[in-house]
Amino acid sequence: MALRFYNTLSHSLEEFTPGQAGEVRMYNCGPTVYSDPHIGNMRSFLLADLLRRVFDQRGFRTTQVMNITDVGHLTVDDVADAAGEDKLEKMARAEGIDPYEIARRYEEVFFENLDILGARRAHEYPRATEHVAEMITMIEALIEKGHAYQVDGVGVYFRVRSFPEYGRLSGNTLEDLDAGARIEVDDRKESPLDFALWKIDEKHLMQWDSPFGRGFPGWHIECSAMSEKYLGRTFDVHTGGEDNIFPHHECERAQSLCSGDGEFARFWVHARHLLVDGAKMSKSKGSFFTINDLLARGFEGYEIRYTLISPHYRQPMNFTLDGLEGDRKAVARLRALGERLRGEGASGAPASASAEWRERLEAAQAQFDACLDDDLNVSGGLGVVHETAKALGRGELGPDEAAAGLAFLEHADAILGVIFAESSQVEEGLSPEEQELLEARGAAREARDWARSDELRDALLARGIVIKDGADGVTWERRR
RNA sequence: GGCGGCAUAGCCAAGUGGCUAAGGCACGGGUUUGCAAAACCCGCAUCCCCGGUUCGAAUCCGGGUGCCGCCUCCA
Repeated sequence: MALRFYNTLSHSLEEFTPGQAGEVRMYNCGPTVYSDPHIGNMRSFLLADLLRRVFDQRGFRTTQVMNITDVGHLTVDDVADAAGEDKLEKMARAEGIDPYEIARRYEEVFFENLDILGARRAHEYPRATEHVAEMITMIEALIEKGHAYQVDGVGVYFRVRSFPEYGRLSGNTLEDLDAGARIEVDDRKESPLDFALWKIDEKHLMQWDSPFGRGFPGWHIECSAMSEKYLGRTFDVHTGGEDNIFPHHECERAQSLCSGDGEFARFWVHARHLLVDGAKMSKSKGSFFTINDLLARGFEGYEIRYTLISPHYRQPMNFTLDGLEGDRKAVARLRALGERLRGEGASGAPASASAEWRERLEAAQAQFDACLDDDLNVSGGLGVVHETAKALGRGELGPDEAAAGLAFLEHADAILGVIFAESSQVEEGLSPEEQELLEARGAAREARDWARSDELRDALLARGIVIKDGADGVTWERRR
């Protein structure tokens, strides 16, 4: 089946064909590095990763670029507002730490989180602060072509009326937008719809010199300038969260299309927001989770990844801790099977597996691929994986069948990234005391003193250690 | 007010005109185990309501109800 995605621009499912055969160029709206990434942010970045992995697996030469928004759209006032809840920003203000340091610090957290969730690294992560020159060039081009105008001492605005297509992406029309526009404080704009390309505001923490005065770039211009620099004016896929559709991406299109020739992004893929316990994430309701929060609760990166990618990306996903807990078990079963097959299939050859198994696994793989090709239907694909895993788990497999089964799991996991992903938790060993308890229990079992044995097992459980008596010895696992 | 989306079992979630409506979690029963844990097996829904189109609809159309997102810097 051909690849197809829902293209926000056409508001319909479209067959995906890259502009240049065999090559995909993709731009992802990345993080704003002024706080720890939360699960919603990561869901959007994982959508980008899923696309990346599908493109890779289908044999495209993929170039992926994700921007780092480190320009402070943060004024001195904002810092003051945020001071109550953000330690680092408070510190920054109190101790006069450079905002760049804060940005770098959060950028690091972002990359750590990305790795822990098993996202493949993009090919470029351009920082907005390092591309101000490109932005200025683009703004100058827009002014020259009559698509932007300068207001002395205020900044530069994009003239929305000069771009009749404005609204196409978000499904708005200029008339509707005009009618619904909120009252503008600054009437020096020609139209309330016009948006800033360059702003002059002394309170802003980051400032650059420009032909329009010392100030800072508008939010949208960074993506237009950086995508063009790294991917060219026309590229294949642009992703982001649904809230980016308007105004951010609408404005990006306007800027890019008006500043030069050629198409801009051909496919726009947007992730719906996630809810927590059925409602918008909220700090006051205690339903605001960063990736680090979940890691601190002892969840593995691949467990979080599984939860975030399993519902369809265009479906408003409902995140719950109970759901994550449940998914952890589902992943654990797949991982246990994967580990088992790696042992049993070590010496086998998939091609020599029985015809029955070969057919079954080929069919499963074809079905899995078809699901992913069809607008990234991960849930459907997971269904196939679980079904097949169940069959593999019950079957008496020879080495060849095990190897074939393993090959299937590895194929699926090239997209899913959860079955063979490494643990992100630091596995603590047993303390001497715990070790003693474990050995004492072993001795009690040896003596068939079951009461004493169970007592010791409970004692270990109270310390978060789960005991498993297997055929070939006792193993333990730390749990929360 | 404008634009858009969603309603499938206790919970999460696929399915977009046609075999017995995927899968996961939970739950019940069982195999195994000293007992557990883990693993494995078995069971578990007619798809928000009303009307229509059709030989046939969870899937298409109309109406209703409920929930949600966006509307200038929140993925």
